[in-house]
Amino acid sequence: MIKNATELYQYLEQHDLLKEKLPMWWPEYGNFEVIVGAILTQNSQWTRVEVSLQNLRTEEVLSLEGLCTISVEKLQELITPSGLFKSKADYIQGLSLAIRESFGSFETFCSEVQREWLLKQKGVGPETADSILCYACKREEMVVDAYTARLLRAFGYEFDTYDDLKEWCVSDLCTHVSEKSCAEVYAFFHGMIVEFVKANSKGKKVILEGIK
DNA sequence: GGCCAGGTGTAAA
DNA sequence: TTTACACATGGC
Repeated sequence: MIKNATELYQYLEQHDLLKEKLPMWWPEYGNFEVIVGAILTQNSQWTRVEVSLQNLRTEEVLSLEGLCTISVEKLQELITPSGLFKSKADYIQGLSLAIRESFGSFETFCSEVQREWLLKQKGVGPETADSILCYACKREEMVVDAYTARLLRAFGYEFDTYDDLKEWCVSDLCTHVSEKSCAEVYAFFHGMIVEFVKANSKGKKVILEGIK
């Protein structure tokens, strides 16, 4: 039985889930592109997000300045493959403009932004905010999601809110896993959870072997 | 053909 | 304060 986040981390670590995805699970770790990907992936599959990101790259607008100045109609067209494109186009451009307005550059944004600021931006909820902080800004911020909830449900845990789930995942982890920085531990942990659940699911059920 | 995907905003009860 | 629904595409 898994008693805490450290045990879950160590259990997942045995599976070498991310060895094909180093140095870090999220593509373009530490890059501005992560912000765009974090919004595009909302209720969408990552393979679809990659198509949209490639469209943006081809048009040379996958940058803070590019996304501030592109027409919203053109932006919608380029991100159509990821679904929910009207909302997401507004979110992406709105957030880009807000970053430019409040911080001036992606680098300043990364070093100064607070979670509360992100949560005030339209289209940025707790998961998107944490994804940006963790994978774009390399902060010590754990991301939890539907996969995390499903995995822990398979181990018998239920949580009412995003923050409750996150608190369980964070509580004891950083002090017990020391070969990486805390920021990397959180980033790695979330990545392992997603890859494990993807690889061990039948429908919405997570299949556990050798442990329960 | 229906369900689902690395959620969030909005409007009713 | 909680619940229900819309947003939209493509894979399975």
